[in-house]
Amino acid sequence: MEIILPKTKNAKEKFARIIEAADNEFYEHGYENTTIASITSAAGMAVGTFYLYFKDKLSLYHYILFDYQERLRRYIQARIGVCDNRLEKEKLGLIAWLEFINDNPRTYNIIWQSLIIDKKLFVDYYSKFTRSYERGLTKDKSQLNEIDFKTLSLALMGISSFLGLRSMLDNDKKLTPEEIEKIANDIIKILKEGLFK
Amino acid sequence: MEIILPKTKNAKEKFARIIEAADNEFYEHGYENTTIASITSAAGMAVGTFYLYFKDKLSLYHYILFDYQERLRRYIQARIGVCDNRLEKEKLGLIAWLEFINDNPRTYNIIWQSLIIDKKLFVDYYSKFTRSYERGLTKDKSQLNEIDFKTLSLALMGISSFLGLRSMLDNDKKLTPEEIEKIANDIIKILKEGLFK
DNA sequence: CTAAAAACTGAATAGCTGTTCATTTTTTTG
DNA sequence: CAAAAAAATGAACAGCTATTCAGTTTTTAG
Repeated sequence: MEIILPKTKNAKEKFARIIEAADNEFYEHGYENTTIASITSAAGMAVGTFYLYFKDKLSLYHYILFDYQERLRRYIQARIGVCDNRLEKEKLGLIAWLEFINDNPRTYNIIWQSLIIDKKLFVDYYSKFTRSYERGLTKDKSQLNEIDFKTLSLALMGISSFLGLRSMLDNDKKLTPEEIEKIANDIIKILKEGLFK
Repeated sequence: MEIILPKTKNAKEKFARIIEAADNEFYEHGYENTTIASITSAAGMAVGTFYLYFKDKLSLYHYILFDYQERLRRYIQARIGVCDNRLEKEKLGLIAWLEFINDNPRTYNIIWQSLIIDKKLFVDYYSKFTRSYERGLTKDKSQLNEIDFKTLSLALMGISSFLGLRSMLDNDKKLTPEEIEKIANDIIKILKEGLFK
């Protein structure tokens, strides 16, 4: 077991404070330059407290990474809701993703670090996502043109992922709801009619 | 000045050996876990030699990152060649990218580390790429549907980038030329006709 | 052949870090 | 309220690293 969950209310709060401080430190200085001392200091506790709940630094990162994945999955699922139309699903999914990135601009830093920290984590993370995407596409296959779903799921994830970078490439200026809508409409247009006149 | 280029033939070869060893170490252990000693040892020289040519570890990484970008740009440009048709350009560009990743599977590790090492490097890297992509799209705008080119360039880069991950997600099994052709055709189909029946 | 320039060396420096554990404090339970 | 369980502490340990620099070797140019 790599993580020991706290049992009392106070301890649960300290656990949460460790997560919060680590998320911040990992974003700000990167995994390797984040020390257990800097995390616990930012969280206002002694170094030893950390080891009550986490086996080591990697276990903490692992926990945070898959917590992001789970929160992201839930957020997007909730925004798509019940909807049969694949095109509409893609639009709502893309909007939800861009909103999530607006609210959690640290996401890229946290997730993409996994490639360096432990390639297996990165592969697990994206394998999980593509498999889930492929399953969703298969359900709607009657609406879709003949195309390999592994290719399609990666392509659609790529579109979302890189559009989410836009804010970062623009001095971290957040996208407005109108800009998000515009981006989603542009992408939907391509998925509907193609790119060319 | 961050880098001092060697003047003699022997020194040029040592310079190249440093780059080669560092590329390998950065991929294998990550930037932070790569020591100057491990680089110079792998390259078969003394620690001090490193500092003849590079101001510090960051300057070396910077050099390697933008060397990747330049080699990539040249490779893709050469494979597209002279070609007026935007659809054909996208197809050839995607094939070239997938070939480059096949030949340089370390690419993602090297490039995406920049986000953690120094966010400015990451932003520079992708800003340069999108600007160049946007310029290219603008030249062919008569062939394209009405759509924001910043959105489009990011989307197309996202598609390529994530399709290039396929090999990594599949135990680093290289794509065959036939698989590459199939992937490119699937994407071209979407760009031509859209995704839906 | 001989300065001068370029290339090369590696020990020394000064500082930092993940994890442990003996001890103390707080909370729970009956 | 007392004893047991849970939570919290932080000094100590053992090991690692980027960069410098004084001195040596090799190459170049006239």
